[in-house]
Amino acid sequence: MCDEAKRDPAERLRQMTARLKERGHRLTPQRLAILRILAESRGHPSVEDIHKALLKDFPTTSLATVYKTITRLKDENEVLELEFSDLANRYDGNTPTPHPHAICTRCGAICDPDTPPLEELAKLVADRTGFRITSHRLDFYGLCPKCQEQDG
Amino acid sequence: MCDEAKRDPAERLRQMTARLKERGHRLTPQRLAILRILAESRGHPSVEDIHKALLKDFPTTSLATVYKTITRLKDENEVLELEFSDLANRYDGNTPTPHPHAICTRCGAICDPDTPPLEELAKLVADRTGFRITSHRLDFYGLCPKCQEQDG
DNA sequence: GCGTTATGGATAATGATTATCCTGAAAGAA
DNA sequence: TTCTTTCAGGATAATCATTATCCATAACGC
Ligand SMILES: [Mn+2]
Ligand SMILES: [Mn+2]
Ligand SMILES: [Zn+2]
Ligand SMILES: [Zn+2]
Repeated sequence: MCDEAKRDPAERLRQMTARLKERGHRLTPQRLAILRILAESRGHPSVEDIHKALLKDFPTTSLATVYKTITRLKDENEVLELEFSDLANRYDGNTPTPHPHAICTRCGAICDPDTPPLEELAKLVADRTGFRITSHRLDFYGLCPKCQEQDG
Repeated sequence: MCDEAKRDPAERLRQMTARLKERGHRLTPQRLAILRILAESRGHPSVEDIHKALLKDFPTTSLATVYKTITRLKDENEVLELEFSDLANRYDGNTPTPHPHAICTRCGAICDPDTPPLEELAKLVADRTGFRITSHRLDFYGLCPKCQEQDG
């Protein structure tokens, strides 16, 4: 259903740990576990999702620790945040650069469709508005295949 | 700086009032005032913005009334909501169908750049993901012209 | 190992949005 | 106009994801 190509969780984990280390962040067991969860997950987990998965290996981990680590990763541009005002934010640790998403409005599934890049359009908008554009967000909302089935 | 063409606040106000009326909503003075503010504003106001403007004519209006009216307008597809998790949502009452936005990450300015439509891309994503796509959102983030000046 | 200091855990605070409750106004009928 | 019904407004409490705070402790360079 969604783009699963070019995924290499182990390599991505190495990348993230190396970058955090070289920028002076400490590599605690909790932090490593969170990085692993992010590298291995493909569903754009929420902080709560990450926390739940984390409790299996580290039963005493605080939710605050997950929030703090996510903030860290955002600052280092190692995770992409998808903001929502009415439900929990979601995170992509595999591809931290902006890219389009297909989002199910019923079950909350989020996936990464393979699409042509938006750089040209961004340039066009920059020219017409005078903005110095540094980032973007493109979401497509609708029903995922599973939720369509349930409708009959 | 942004697209100001084809704006006709008076006509848009007529549209909105007519549609609310024919769908059985009562046209109270407060509601009409909120519709007027939305039709005339071009900066994508927040609920608080609308409320502040409203207080000039209706000094006793509750913030809850603005929230309720916005919810109503969303249900009737007469306003487009731009969600943010870390700051107040913003609203476009002029063009309630999805369209791209340029958003200043420093001062919060939001404007409507004139861009080619995304229907083709939406269709492409629908084909590749199996989603039944009903809506979308495209934001470009960066610094608006004014905020660029302040940097020197 | 030691000392320094960032980090984890627990919990309180924040703030936009929503829910609740009751009074009063809008709209339609007579 | 008056009456009646139901919807909407005002005030305020509740919600809930996210941040802030505080202190004990673990990480890492030496
Ligand atoms: Mn993604
Ligand atoms: Mn707009
Ligand atoms: Zn779904
Ligand atoms: Zn600006």
